[in-house]
Amino acid sequence: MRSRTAGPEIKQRLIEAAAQLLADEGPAGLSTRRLAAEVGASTMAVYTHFGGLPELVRAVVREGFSRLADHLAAVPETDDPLLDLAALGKAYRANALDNPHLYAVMFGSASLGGYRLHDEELDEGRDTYEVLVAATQRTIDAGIFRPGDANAIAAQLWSATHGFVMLELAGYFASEREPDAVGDVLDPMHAAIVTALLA
Amino acid sequence: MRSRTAGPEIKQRLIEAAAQLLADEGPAGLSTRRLAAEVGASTMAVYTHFGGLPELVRAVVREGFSRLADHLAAVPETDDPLLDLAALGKAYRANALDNPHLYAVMFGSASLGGYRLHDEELDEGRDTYEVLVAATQRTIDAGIFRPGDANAIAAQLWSATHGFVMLELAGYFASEREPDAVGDVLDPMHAAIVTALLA
DNA sequence: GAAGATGTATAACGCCGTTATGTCACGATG
DNA sequence: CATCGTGACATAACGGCGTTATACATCTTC
Repeated sequence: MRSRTAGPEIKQRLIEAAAQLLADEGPAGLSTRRLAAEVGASTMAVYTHFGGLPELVRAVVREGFSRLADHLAAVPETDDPLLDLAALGKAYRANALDNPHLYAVMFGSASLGGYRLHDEELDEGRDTYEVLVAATQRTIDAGIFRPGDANAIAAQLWSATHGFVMLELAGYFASEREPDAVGDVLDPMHAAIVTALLA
Repeated sequence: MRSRTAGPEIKQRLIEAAAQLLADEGPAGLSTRRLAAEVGASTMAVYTHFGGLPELVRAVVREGFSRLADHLAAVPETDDPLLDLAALGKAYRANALDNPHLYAVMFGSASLGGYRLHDEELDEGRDTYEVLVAATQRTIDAGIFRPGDANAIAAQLWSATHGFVMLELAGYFASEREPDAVGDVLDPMHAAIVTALLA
């Protein structure tokens, strides 16, 4: 067992190299030949281990959701669920800003290598956002939010934050006309949605 | 002047063919060779008239923003600015749902043919959203919203609606757990933001 | 009519994803 | 221990891509 042991690890190395390539050079830099050179193998590695480039990208997306879930799970749970919700939003934005290309692929705005979102990834995304649903439920249980569908409420918060981050990444808030997008747009928007839900 | 007269019109025909191809087959279906076959010319047409595929895509994006601006401008201006704002949101969503691929290219950091958003397109997008700013300003002037920065308020509404539409297009609200995404998510979210701004 | 400019088609270059083919190391089987 | 089958591997090829070089046809201008 010499190069045999490399078997299990080369799959992960391909995923990591793809994520790195995506982060460094964007979607255009990701190719089977480039990946093969990066991990010191032939392009066949992509096909034996994944079946094709789209499947590899799918694995990268799942890795991205996993990373996002870790970021959100790392947000400490305090005795003020409202502050926790705000912290989750900040963590969500920070993660997106740290991995802009991956974020774009995860949410389908980039069509990388014929890749399209599958139910599997959608479930993964939904699972990730269960953290947000849980925090919302806690806020309801604490009597801060009036009783309601935590799922729908979380979807509101997710939509608003997601939309802001997407526009921010696209560059729409980079103008000199918007010196403080977070303070003037994101925070008030979040506060408005939260306020409307108070008991 | 026989095929010469086709000169001025072939540029527009290329843009329209590209938009159609994008709508029909998605980003993967857009190629210089495919376009050339579609309009009955060689691939060189793309280069003589645009300089390359990215520039052609940019023209398509500008067309998309123009189409969006038309949709928004078509929303009638009533004596209730609040209803107008809601109608603008509906028009925005309807336009995105009608042209999902184009919408993704317009707002995504999508990697279509190496295309990246330029300041020019950002300005075009900002111009389009001036319609939303104007409606917001009218609401303030009518004494319905308390005085404030119409730009920042419009950005909130835009972010929220945009985020919802993006997640909807990605398929996150297609689950059986979300039977009425618009009624449970979009409308309450919009109402919350609006309510927080009332005088 | 000659000269330059402009749009075009053809063909080629270097990429790309993917696949067919042959090879070689390994685990299982006798 | 010998054999076989399996699976990962490298190589090479195929078709398609964006792009560019080149040559040709046409229009404009003098």
